[in-house]
Amino acid sequence: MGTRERRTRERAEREQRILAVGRRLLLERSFAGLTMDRVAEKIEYSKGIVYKHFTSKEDLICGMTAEFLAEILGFFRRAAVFHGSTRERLTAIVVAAQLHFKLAPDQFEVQQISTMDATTARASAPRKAEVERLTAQLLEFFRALADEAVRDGDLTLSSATARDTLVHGAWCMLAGAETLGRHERLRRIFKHTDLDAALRRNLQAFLDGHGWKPLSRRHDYEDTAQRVLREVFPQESLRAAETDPDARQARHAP
Amino acid sequence: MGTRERRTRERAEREQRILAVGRRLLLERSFAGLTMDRVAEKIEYSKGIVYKHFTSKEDLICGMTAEFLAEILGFFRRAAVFHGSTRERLTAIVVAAQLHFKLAPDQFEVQQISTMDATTARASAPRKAEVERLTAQLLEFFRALADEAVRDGDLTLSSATARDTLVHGAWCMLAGAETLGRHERLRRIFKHTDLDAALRRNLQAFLDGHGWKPLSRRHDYEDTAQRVLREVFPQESLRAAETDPDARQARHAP
DNA sequence: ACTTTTTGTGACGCTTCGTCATATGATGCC
DNA sequence: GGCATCATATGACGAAGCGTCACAAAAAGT
Repeated sequence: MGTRERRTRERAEREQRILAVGRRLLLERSFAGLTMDRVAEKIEYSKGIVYKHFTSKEDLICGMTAEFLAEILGFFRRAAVFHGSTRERLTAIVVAAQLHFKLAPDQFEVQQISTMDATTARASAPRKAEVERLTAQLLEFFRALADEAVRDGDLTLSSATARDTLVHGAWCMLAGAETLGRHERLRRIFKHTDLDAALRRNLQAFLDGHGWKPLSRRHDYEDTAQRVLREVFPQESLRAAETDPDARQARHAP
Repeated sequence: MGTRERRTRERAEREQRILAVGRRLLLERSFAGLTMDRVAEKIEYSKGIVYKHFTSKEDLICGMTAEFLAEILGFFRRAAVFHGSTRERLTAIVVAAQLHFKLAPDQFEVQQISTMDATTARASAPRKAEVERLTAQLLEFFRALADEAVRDGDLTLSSATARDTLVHGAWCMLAGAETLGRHERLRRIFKHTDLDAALRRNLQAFLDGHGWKPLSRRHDYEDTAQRVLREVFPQESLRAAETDPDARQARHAP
């Protein structure tokens, strides 16, 4: 009989609910407000059950991170089918990441917390492995595109490790801008700058510097970015625009 | 009589000791091991006194952040007197930041924690203001160099905001690489890459992309970086090399 | 109907934060 | 010196969260 399957399915569903509740708590009441007791209360089970799923609070955070990464991976997959040069497709991926960050504002804090060594240290091994696997998969998109660009002759690298140098740079810039660069303090200092547009512009400059063709003087990648939003993520980009009203504000001097 | 002055001086000294103890605890026992009771014990005062200096644990973290930023600022000031083009001086500043990160491994975690909104929210207003002031001062170095480059004709910007776009990009890349990019997980994924050299290389590519002259094809900025280490930070770079032995390992395939 | 296994509970011990009533000592005034 | 006043310092205490575990309830098996 299918009892066994039903059991595991119910278990998986409960795990999803825990993650969802955790996410909501984090968004509404911030890190300090996310407590295991509260999670237990919201899912209408006792605390012991929560601990059956996640061995510690850090493990839960880790689980939330994995969920986010999986979502981003989904966005990447959709962005990857965009037609165009390797560099256009790289742009599409970056736009996808940006979009996901905007749609999931809670991700900001989760990412922040989960990159702390102290957090990672207390998470369970399998969960940590999953996060690492997903991260590697995300980076694989960058690597594959770079390799393809080299094959096409659009990119020339000085040695085998230079590909990872490039990938690392792109990742740092993207992740750095979305986490550190989004912090309230920094935002105040850069209050006259549209940080989303800045990131895209800077990444293009970075790619130009590495000589990834066609260079941005030959192609309007901001146009590509807008096309990706319209063609690949029509609903999502609408939703993002609604959520974040000041993204609509023109930033020109009055 | 100088009683009053002695008092304030002793108070300031004690605050320094609290910060130093906090730093040591964080390094040795990581974030969870940093408790206010432990700090009190180590400075040989009661907990109430610690709370007279720092209104909360987060406030202490914030204070430690300010201390780090002040140190980096000192490094920047020293690096800024390096003779050369604006781009060489920018390189010098980046090298200074890299060096400081290497010399103060505890900074990694502090930075990480203090960029969380939850942390900032619980810190005292004056301390937060100081951190923001110092951050702005650090960024001012970048802005000033960019402005000077524009005046010299070494850099051409499309509009007034583009300068801050560039500065933001450089900052994200630097800070992103030193915090996110240093995480154990990422390091494993990029295990064959020298991340320090990668950051320097990527930043130069970024500057090339923005057309900051002289371009890296015209000048060996890795050489500039090494010169800065030798000429401006001779002792510090030696100390960094000792502390971090695997920085010496050549990363070429065997 | 009775045993075994799985699933679920929440009181409990422990740790930490941050406070506050109280103690201790310094300073000023007569 | 004796007394009042203020600053400085203490650590016991309440509150809150984490994670555990002995026990309870329910389900599966026989």
